[in-house]
Amino acid sequence: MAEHGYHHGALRQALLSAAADVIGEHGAGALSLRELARRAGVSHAAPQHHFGDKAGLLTAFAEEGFARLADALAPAGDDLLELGVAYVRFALGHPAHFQVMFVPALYRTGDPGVAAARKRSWEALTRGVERQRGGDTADGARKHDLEDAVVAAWSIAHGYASLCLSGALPAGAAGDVDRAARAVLGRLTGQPG
Amino acid sequence: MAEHGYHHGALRQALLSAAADVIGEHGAGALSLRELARRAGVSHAAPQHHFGDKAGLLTAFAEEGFARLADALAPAGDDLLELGVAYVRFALGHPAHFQVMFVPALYRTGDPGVAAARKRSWEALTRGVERQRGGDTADGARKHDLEDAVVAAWSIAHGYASLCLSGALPAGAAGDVDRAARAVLGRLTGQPG
DNA sequence: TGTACATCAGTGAACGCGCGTTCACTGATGTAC
DNA sequence: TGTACATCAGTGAACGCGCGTTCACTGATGTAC
Repeated sequence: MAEHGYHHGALRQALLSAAADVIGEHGAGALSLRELARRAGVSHAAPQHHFGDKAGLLTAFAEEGFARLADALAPAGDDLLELGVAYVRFALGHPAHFQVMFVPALYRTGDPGVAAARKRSWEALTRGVERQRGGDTADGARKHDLEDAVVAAWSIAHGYASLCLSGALPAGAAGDVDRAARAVLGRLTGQPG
Repeated sequence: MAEHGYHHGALRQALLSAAADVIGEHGAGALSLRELARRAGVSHAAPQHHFGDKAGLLTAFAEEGFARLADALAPAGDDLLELGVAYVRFALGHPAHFQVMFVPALYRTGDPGVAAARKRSWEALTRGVERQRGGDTADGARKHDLEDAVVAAWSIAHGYASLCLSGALPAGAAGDVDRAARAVLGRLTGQPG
């Protein structure tokens, strides 16, 4: 672990990490490649080498976000309430990623890596709803119904996370995130808060 | 209605309207006072006269958003499902406002006008939940419960709207917004989709 | 009806700044023989 | 073990640009008398 020779060694990851800091502090609009280079202690042209341009960096950042979200959802298995709680926990724990992931104007949403990671997340969510409803998806009408249920579950978790992050909620989830999230999400699944 | 003399006549409103266009097209990050001036056909220093600075403009923009949201919720009375549908309809109909309103970093959230308009919106939402639950708010535990219910309702409407706007949902609410919103929101209120 | 004056709304030139991007380059690393 | 060469990672100077903000200004409007 040489102390910063000519080669940084892990610049790509350092830049992504710096991006999380900057976006978390000042929002995605304030992000600049030069600032990231400064934080990584590297010349301002270095980021181009790894990401090509700004959109390239944010694309990699979004992909990282979706991948981490999928990882965060995995332990919840197919328990819908736990999936929701994990979703909220991810959003509050990775506000910068969460913020970028859902603003398509910021990055190349069609990027294969992004698409794959996003699909992984969606499938984790869907699995939970399917299990809760008995796994019956044969009938067309029920399938429609299933999709609505997935969207509803996703909506309430996504909305609660968004409102927390925007500071719109009076109390906020300052103290116990999991408990607060459970109380709200439980209204949808019918489980006790 | 003289055709643009030295005095524009309604520049303030024209700038806010241009802001809605720009933000809707390219996101809040792409907003610049100079671009707004250009669109309003006015010198680039003119916006300063009305808003002081960029944050001033966005503060006025957010206030306008909250005011319109409160207005949009009013006709729904205290029917929770209808409130949710109105909320979603507002978000999809005013994507730029909706986007700015919930990104505190963009404007002065403590501004009195903003605070008042935001309070009007919140109260409209709360009224619906109170009515649905019988208006009993005396008991402390129930009051807590009520707040959770308001947050849950707000979350699902907010989340569904956000996901629609971000293009994250497969089908999207392309066709019939109201019907799609009802199908999702109905899962929470227990009313038929 | 007319004149003087104050206020308001918008002008246009100028400033300094940080940005993204390009480019020829150089230091470091790895591989072939 | 040593040398030559290719590739990779980061440098630093330079470019042109759009931005926010300031400033003294001027045209238009309204009010007092």
